[in-house]
Amino acid sequence: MSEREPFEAPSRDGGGRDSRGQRTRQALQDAAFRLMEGDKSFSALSLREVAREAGVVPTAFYRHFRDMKELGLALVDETMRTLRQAIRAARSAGPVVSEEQAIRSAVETLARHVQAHRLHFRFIARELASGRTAMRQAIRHEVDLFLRELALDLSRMPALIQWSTEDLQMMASLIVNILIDTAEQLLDVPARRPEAEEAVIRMAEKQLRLIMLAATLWPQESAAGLAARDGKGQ
Amino acid sequence: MSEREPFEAPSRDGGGRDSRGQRTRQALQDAAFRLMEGDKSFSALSLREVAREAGVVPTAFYRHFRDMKELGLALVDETMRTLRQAIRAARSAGPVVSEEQAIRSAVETLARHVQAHRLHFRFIARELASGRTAMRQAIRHEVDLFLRELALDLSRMPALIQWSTEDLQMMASLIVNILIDTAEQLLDVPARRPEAEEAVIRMAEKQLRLIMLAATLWPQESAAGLAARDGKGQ
DNA sequence: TGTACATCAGTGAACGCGCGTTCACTGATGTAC
DNA sequence: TGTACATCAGTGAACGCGCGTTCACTGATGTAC
Repeated sequence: MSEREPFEAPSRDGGGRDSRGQRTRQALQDAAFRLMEGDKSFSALSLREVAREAGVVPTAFYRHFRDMKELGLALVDETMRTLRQAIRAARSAGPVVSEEQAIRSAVETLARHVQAHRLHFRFIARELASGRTAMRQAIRHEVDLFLRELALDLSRMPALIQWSTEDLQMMASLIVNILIDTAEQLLDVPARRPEAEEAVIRMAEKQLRLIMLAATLWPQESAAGLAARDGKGQ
Repeated sequence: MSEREPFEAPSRDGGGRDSRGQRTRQALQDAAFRLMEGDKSFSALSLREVAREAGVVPTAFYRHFRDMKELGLALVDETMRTLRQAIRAARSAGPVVSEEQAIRSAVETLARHVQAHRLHFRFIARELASGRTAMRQAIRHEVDLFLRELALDLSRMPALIQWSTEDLQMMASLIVNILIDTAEQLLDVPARRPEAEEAVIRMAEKQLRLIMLAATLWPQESAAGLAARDGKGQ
């Protein structure tokens, strides 16, 4: 027992200038992330387990969270901050001189963030599919926000400038799917296998290239297709 | 070890002609699925809970499964049978007279199977992202098999007949992603909202149409792109 | 700078509960003759 | 068809354990003067 750890600044910047309360609160959140490194999902964690890992007595937990559900929402909050940073970084990664460069820098940025915050991303990926409703909705909401931003970005591209809202959403959700799936695959890559990681990245880029290519043709098809919808085929 | 199961279809048709043992075994599996209808994931289920729901004393559980892990694998087995049926149905849904029809019947078949086996599909979706390693690998394996079959199907299409293996895999995984994501969205659609379901289906069809459209252009790009890879852009 | 005091964060004992697992048992099912 | 017996499936009591939560407590931190 008694791990305890005196504990220098538990993740932020400078020295130990967070109050004791803030430090313990963060220690509990960090402990939860650490405990989820293996197979365990959040719902499999116990309050006592988290407190123990944080080096604190179970009852101290209640000074910071009403119950595990509230801790869960705090974890969602924290990871969402990470996710927003990643998204902001991906959207503004230097001037976009070509579509090809945009694709590469987006995927590269994603990969970098996933590696730097593995535990956060793994948490999101798991809870998105299987978490309690409150958590899942919080994550879904964030993804939806991103989807809308992306649709807006797309609507400004020369090739897509005349697209319908529905088509833009369709395109955006296709892209987001690829990014989410890529993130999940990156999380599954065994720690020291850079060539496997490269393969995942290469495939993601290819997929994005393929659908951007399709985008240049789509409007005509969409316009002409309205009449010929049922008859035509390939 | 032991495997057991001589196994005449344990739930299929007729009356009570399964042996008592087979019936209880199936009752335990059914109980587990039922308990996962809400927010709960498999790892949150307790042995006693499952036995209780199945109308049996906790110790009877051990007559059929060594522990919960073994029950989990049995559930994977059962759902995989469902999944394979769905896939087989989707691949051979009548003669494919046009690409457009192929897309529609694939999506429609998927939707029908998801609705008919909600609990099975929800189980797969959750455990794929967050289950114990053994379960996740079993599911991943099945998805990989499907991926390979699909890549083979694609390689026979006139437009794709000259594609490289890597490109075919890329295309297949893009399609499988869309299907998985569509299945997940269908599971999230509130029970009595046919118009929301319609919207999900329409978007899936659009996405598939978009990438099939891209496929008709890709080879040229791919061949020409080898030389111009870094310079060109859009 | 020093003291008095209020607030805040962490402690440790205790509780009742559902859990997984063991065991010896009983009654039902199926088989041999 | 009837009886004897082996096997198999379900029972019920018991165990020790980790859990979430309560409570009165203590010591550390921050503030007023």
